Amino acid sequence: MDWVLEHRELSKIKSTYVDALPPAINPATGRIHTSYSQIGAVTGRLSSSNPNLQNIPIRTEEGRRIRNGFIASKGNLLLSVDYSQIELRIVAHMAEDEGMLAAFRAEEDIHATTAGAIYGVSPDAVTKEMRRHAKAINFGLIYGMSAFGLTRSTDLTLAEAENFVKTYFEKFPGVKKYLDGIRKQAAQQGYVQTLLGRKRYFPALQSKQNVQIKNREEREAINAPIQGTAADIMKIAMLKIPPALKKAELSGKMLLQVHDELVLECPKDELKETARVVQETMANAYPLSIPLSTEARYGPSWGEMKTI
DNA sequence: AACTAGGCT
DNA sequence: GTATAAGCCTAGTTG
Repeated sequence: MDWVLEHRELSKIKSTYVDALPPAINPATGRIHTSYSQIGAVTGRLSSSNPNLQNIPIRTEEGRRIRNGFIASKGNLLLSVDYSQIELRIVAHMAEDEGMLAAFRAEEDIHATTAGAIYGVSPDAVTKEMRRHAKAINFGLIYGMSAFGLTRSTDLTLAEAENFVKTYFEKFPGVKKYLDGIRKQAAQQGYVQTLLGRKRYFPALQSKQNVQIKNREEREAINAPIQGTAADIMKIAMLKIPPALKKAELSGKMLLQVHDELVLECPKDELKETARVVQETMANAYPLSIPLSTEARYGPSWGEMKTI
């Protein structure tokens, strides 16, 4: 790696995590206690501060080592359960797109299925590159991305990206209709809603504002119901988990929430049952027309977790 | 205080 | 003609 970039990566890790986290340990509990804000994000997500424990590194090898410092207390294990593709599942549900719903019902690899549809090939003929492109469009979809935006995150030319987006919407017409409906609703009503009814307002869309601001608000209006519904569902799950654990006579405790992931601590001999209860509660927190699948991992620390 | 860079979902 | 991917928090620099 270029030494400037390497220096940036390491200095970020040192200043934000290595230097800052140890002094954040509360001497009375021996733990770091973050603050969660319920009004920290306009979409309904939680935010975390002092310190932020929702941005602990994982992407690079050096960064991941920070996670090894988050360890279970004696006799316990950390259990991490996250929703699989929750935002795309929410899109499939709200858009009622048959193709997307079928893919999730069959628990297919959604990016591979999308690639197969766009490139018109069978699932086993999907190449890495095809899947990478499909992943980029699925990801961009959630953020209201344009064809030009797709060229920023892929090696596609603008003409290829435009063609790609066009084909995508032909193959997933429900998604196209859904997005157009959201744009229309945001412009006419001045707000959009999550599945559970929480609103986010977009004043610029109803006034004469410059195109940049309107375009930005349009993207935000597309993202808000998706990200916001995921946040709603996670919050419901978080309310249900403590009583569910209690009813099952389990002593596990929720420690952290990282948007689509919950980290718990539980006795070693309760791991399997705790995972079962947590996964079940998360999956059924707010049933959609397709299952909400979860993945569970466990380990002695947040940095070294194995699939159950 | 404003800005940039960079960590996460 | 122009800009173009959502939501956060923290550290370091600049003025």
